[in-house]
Amino acid sequence: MRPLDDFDRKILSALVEDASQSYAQMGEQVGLSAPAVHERVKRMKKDGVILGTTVRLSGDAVEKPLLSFVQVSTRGWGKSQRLMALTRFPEVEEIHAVAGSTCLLMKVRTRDSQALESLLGQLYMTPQVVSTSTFVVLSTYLERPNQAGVTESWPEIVFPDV
Amino acid sequence: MRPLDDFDRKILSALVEDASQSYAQMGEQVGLSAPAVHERVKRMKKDGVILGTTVRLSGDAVEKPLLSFVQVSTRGWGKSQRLMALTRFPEVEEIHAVAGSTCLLMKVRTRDSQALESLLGQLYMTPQVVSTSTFVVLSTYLERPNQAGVTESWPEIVFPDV
DNA sequence: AGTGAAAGGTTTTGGGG
DNA sequence: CCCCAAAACCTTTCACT
Repeated sequence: MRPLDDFDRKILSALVEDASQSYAQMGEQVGLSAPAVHERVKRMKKDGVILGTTVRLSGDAVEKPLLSFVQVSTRGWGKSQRLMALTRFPEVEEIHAVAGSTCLLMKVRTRDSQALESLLGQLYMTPQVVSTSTFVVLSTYLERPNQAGVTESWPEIVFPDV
Repeated sequence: MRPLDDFDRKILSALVEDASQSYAQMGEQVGLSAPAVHERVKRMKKDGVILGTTVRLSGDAVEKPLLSFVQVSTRGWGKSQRLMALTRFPEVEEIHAVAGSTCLLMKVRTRDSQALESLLGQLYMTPQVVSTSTFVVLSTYLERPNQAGVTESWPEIVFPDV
């Protein structure tokens, strides 16, 4: 598997921004012809760099406006079948094992607080779960697709005067 | 703006799963013709239900394998210019204001621990920041596109025996 | 609102540098 | 590995139900 070059990174940035644009458009942005862009995209899909294409939906429009992060303290470690069963709730978007204490961090998006409560209820039904601690999101300032800005490294940030 | 019906939700689920499939394919899945699917998709874009189309990238392949969540305690509240400047770091994927204590929650994806440290350094340079608390992700069990499974509500979960 | 057929554009393939 | 050009496919429009 070949490492990514500058063309690849520019193409990825363009795709993260808007995956519905044509190869010709992207080719113009990065300085390649449409078939050249196509070939690189095909290669990056084969190599597992590009996992797939999806749409971004508005949480409000989809009627799941309540976003929360749930820290879960567990007895033991690892993905038990019971914890992985949570995957089947569409409300659960992410599950990570994190360092800092014996715990999992989950990102969940629910219709309302009742739905969140049900989900927490399900959590406490699994015997490994010792306790949970929930952070309800009041407002989201930034939420962008994974790994946006593949191209840039560390931009100069000029802090405005206080 | 019309509320979503069952066809709409099925179309959204299909698009979240794979936005590169053709209208004809989706039409077959949901029981409509290609132009009918197209018209609904066009309407949902206009109404802001569908925000855009992106690709999902592998964090490893993109050379930012270190995912972390950072809790930030701040003095005061709201989006100051200085905090919003963090948006310009591509490493910062999400910034939320959360209830539970006076704090922000950020999701950041960096190349390595040095890059994470630099970012934390930047945080402490902004005068409103009182303290931070970082959770480094050891492994990700689930991370799916926003609002996956628009169609389903609460599936029956059968817990396997312990 | 949905369908079928046709026009316009994009993806995809192949020959050549 | 890239470009140009042609074939195949998809999106988009339109008349009709």
